[in-house]
Amino acid sequence: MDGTLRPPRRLEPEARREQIVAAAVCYFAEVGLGGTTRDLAQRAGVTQALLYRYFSSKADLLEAVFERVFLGRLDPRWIAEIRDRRVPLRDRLCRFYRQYAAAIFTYEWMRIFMWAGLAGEALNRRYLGHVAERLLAPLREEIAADGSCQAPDMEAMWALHGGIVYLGIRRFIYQLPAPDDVGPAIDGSVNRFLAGLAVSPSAEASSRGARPSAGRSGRVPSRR
Amino acid sequence: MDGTLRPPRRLEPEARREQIVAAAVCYFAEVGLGGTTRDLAQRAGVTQALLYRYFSSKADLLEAVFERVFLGRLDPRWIAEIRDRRVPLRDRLCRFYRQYAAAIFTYEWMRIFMWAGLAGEALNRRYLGHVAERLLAPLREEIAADGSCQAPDMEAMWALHGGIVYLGIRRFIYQLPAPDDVGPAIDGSVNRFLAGLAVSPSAEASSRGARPSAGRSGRVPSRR
DNA sequence: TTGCTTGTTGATCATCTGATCAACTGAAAC
DNA sequence: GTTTCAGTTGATCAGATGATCAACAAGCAA
Repeated sequence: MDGTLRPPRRLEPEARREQIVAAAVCYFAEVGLGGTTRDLAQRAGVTQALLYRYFSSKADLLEAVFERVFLGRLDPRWIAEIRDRRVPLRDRLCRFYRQYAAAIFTYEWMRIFMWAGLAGEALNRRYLGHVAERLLAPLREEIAADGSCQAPDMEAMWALHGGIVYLGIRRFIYQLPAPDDVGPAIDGSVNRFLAGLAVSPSAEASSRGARPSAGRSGRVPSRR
Repeated sequence: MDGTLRPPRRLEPEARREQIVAAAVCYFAEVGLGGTTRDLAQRAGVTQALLYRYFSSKADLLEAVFERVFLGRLDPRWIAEIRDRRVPLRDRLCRFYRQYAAAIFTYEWMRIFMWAGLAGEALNRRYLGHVAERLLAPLREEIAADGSCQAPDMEAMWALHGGIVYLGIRRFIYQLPAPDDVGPAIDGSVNRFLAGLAVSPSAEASSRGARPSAGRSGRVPSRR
């Protein structure tokens, strides 16, 4: 007799829907939003027709995938912690970016976000607008309020953000070797960023000539 | 009489192939590598069947697109300029990244590179390996050789690189507003980066407590 | 004009893809 | 056991897609 218990053919609608969405997140992350319903069904272990009992169309299914992947990724507590001036600024920055990275540095999030971005989904712009207003702007204000730093402009904040997010892009989009533990790299970026904004920097902080200036900076004299 | 001169129906093979590749670069950048040969043909102003006179398959056509977009984008003179120690380090960095940005911050390059990366093309990994070995590593060596800086590790170089490249990602992938002239933002990133690596940084460079350390950095004490 | 070469086209094929539907089936209710 | 309801399936449709091919036509030589 066969001891292996096969999954029951009939499932609660809740459970079946869950199973399909979970498989869809994984599948579309891998092959892109152009993946076929047939391949997805096979991977989910159901027939293709069944998908249309739970979702009215492929677009509807993708909607559920987006919701699953993006909804609730931005923890509102982060904002409170960013603002908590009892904690040293540096620690707040490092802590926030470690948490942020832990939230979005997954195969599914990174890739679906990028596929959706290329496809022109409005969702991405909404999300990044949110990041700018609710996360980067507060971070910037906190840095500006800290006496030890020159106030960075938003472009500087995006540069810090991009340098960190690029870790996830290297790993999950380009599939290049990247640190397993991104913590040290994040701390390094934050440390360099703050040190780069430090007030009254020593004149010879970098090589001779140009003075270090935060953010907007002057033109670099073209060579010769 | 109709003064408008229509394009001749018959073209030199060279010219026709050129016309198709040019249209293909633009088309696939927009819709992704899954775009159809019919839509492409319509956009190029030729029939779909004609594509197969110039390319044996869609994959073959995509090969030509990749070649067109990626080949020769990395100017070998950059390496010489990076190494030219007669020029101040800061100027070399700014100059290089301005040139690099001018080379790759185009709708076509950015998007095709990202589509190809998501699709798992080996091409991307080759290209970025090249960037790491021929560009970032020399930059790192030059910074290390400059007396005014602590030597950054490769992760720090990737963070600088990512912060700058993310400008192009914001603009061409996510289609968010971004500076038209990326020059100042690049100078700002370079300036902050170098200042962040400056030797013997003042102890209160950033907020109280942790010492600024370049690159690998220590753990951040978790709150409470 | 005639004939040849070759760039170009419309039609067509086999397959794939999103979507639909009648029929089947397992489990709970009676 | 029988009935009933709802989850599931195989078959199928219409349109899209990569690829092919015989036929057409523009330029050139004789």
